[in-house]
Amino acid sequence: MDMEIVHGNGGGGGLVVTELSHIKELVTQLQGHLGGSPELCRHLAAQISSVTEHSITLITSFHLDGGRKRSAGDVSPLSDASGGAPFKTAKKRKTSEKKRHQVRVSSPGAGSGDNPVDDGHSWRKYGQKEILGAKHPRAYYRCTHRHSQGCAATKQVQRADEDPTLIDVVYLGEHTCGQRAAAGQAATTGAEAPEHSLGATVQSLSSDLTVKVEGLAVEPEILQAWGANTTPFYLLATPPAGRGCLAEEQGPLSVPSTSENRDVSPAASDSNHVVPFPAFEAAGDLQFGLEEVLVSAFHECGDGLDIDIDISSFLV
DNA sequence: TTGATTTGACCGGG
DNA sequence: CCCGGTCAAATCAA
Repeated sequence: MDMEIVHGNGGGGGLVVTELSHIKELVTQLQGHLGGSPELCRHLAAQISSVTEHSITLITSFHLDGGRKRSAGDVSPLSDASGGAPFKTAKKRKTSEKKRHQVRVSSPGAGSGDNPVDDGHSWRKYGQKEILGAKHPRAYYRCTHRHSQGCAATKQVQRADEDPTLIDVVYLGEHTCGQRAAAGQAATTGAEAPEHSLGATVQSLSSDLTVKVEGLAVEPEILQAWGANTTPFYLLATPPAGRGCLAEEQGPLSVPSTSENRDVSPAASDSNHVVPFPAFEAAGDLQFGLEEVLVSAFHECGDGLDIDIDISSFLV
């Protein structure tokens, strides 16, 4: 289980390297447009700023986190990916450096045929295939901003065999386009986002009442503690003014540590914990930049709602 | 006309 | 060779 902690392009460090590469690419783009559209330049600059800020957050979190909960043998987070020598800890998946995140949602059913789930990002369909033993074809989407911003995010959508009203969505890679820039801005009020906070964009997937946590990089005993009597996680949401069902004065919201919230059942699976979340009746999908921490929060507030999430309890 | 979708071709890994 | 993922030309839609 713990190998999940440092698999693949490892922790915050590898991600930061990835983001830095992205920043470099953006700068190159910006240079190419210096004489051109000021609008585009502004956009690129904003994006560079956003990604940079995110990287800083990652580094901060990683260091706060790293002193305690990281497994040994962790290389300096900032040098791991560049230095060659990858973790041998990673047992499987040498291919596909991309992060994979699968979600099953119930189809909107009403109206608009099989219009794929609106998850707050703009996707462009680029293919569809019949899959071997599957009853329904698989559709392939990439981020609309692939060419304009080099965003490599991708997703696959396929109806479940058993129940065609269910749709499996597999997200691959991360969005590097400027879609979550608004989160930081929205939280401008007063103190910046809490120390252990990461921005994310809510993706409206269904009106499920659950928050899903996958691939947590915590020691088993921590999970035990969560299951026992601690709040599984602490979620601070600061929605932009005038958006969504969370009134501004309500934010930040947190998960009340009521009994229902402790229904974590660590035994369910080692990488997939579904927690009832009465405070948030909503659908959405939140992906943390930290590779090993991936949270899906379902939220019915609306599409593309940007929020900040306090993950301090993750970092214990 | 531009931008998205459709759909068969193409291609690489197993 | 087969399968799954992507490309790209044709087509559709705003």
